[in-house]
Amino acid sequence: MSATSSPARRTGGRSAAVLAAVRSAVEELVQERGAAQVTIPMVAERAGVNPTSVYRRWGDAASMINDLATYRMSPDRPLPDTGDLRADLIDWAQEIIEHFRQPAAAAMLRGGAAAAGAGDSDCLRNRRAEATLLVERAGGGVPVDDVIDHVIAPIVYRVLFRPWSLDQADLAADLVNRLFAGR
Amino acid sequence: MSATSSPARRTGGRSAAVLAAVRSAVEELVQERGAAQVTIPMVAERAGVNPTSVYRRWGDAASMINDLATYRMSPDRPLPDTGDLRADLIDWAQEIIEHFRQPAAAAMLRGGAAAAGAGDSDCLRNRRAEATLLVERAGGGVPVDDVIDHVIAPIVYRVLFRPWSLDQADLAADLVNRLFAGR
DNA sequence: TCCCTAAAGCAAAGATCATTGCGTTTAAGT
DNA sequence: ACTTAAACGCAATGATCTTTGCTTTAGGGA
Repeated sequence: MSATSSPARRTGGRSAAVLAAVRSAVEELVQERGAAQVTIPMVAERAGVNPTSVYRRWGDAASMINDLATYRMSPDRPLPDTGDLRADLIDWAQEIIEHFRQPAAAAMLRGGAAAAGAGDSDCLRNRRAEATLLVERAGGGVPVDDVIDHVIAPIVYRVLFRPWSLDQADLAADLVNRLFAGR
Repeated sequence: MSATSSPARRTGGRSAAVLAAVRSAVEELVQERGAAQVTIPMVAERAGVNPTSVYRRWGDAASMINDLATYRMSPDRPLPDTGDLRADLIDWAQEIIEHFRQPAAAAMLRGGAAAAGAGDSDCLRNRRAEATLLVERAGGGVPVDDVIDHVIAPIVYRVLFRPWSLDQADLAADLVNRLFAGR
């Protein structure tokens, strides 16, 4: 027995196939029925996988959905950089709106909101970090908290409680412009 | 048989007792375990009520939580009426902030957010109705959607994701004042 | 290529949830 | 006070989810 014993996970081949099938199934079902109505036996059937495999890997439906939905909005994507803070914020807000118009993304946000009591949603922590970056790059001028309160918060509110209102034309611009009103 | 037959709902007495017991049980359990882990048999047991009664009245856990979250803040309470829209909105916002500083109220909001999924249920619809009333009484001047986006949404966001920031001094005034900036 | 074993599949048992029919209680109207 | 039926409680049933022991498959290092 060698001293360095690596457990030797098996992430390729069959395991990867199961993961892919489950991911597709979850996304479809979340979109069709809403995250709360998605069960593990349901996902397993659509994925053509044994329910036991899913139970063993994720434990319960909430963990599974949270895990699979997390990868969506990349933290490494390039941020808008036009040289104009207002334009950058509008582009950025628009990206976020588009993101949350995907039902799976909205479902994850709901899950994050429900679980936020203990551990908080890193998805939104990233948004705050991005806002900070945008603002600081422009040399300040708008408090980050104001961006959260008046751009992110309205979007999140709409995602959670009035998803249809995300389609409103010029939403991103309207929200951002209010930040600069009376300055 | 008289022509006008009123269905004669029975909202008092025993029904009211059941409602109160269920409400308390749901608030406790949502706070303890999170909305996703709350089931109807569980609620019924803690409320000392038969599960069937709960199933008959609400149908499923999500509807129940959403319903109870919606009506926690009395819809009959008097709204601020100083004659000045801005002052009224600040008072009103302050009330809402105080309300959601109660952990049980915050937990119910999380539950409402998690259960909202389908899109037909907005546990904050009463707040919207109140905003409409305040604004219309003052003869308009501020769109109701703006009140939602820039006063309610920031409060809700903070309740869900950054509860400690509800203690910020002058939060209500700051939010409302931005509504009137540049007008 | 040959082991070793992580991970998937299978099947049965147990737990929990959800529905339904029927009798009982009791609020509301006369 | 009497009547009516809305809402509740109970119990049995069916559906669905979850766990568990065992077997089979196949990834990865030697």
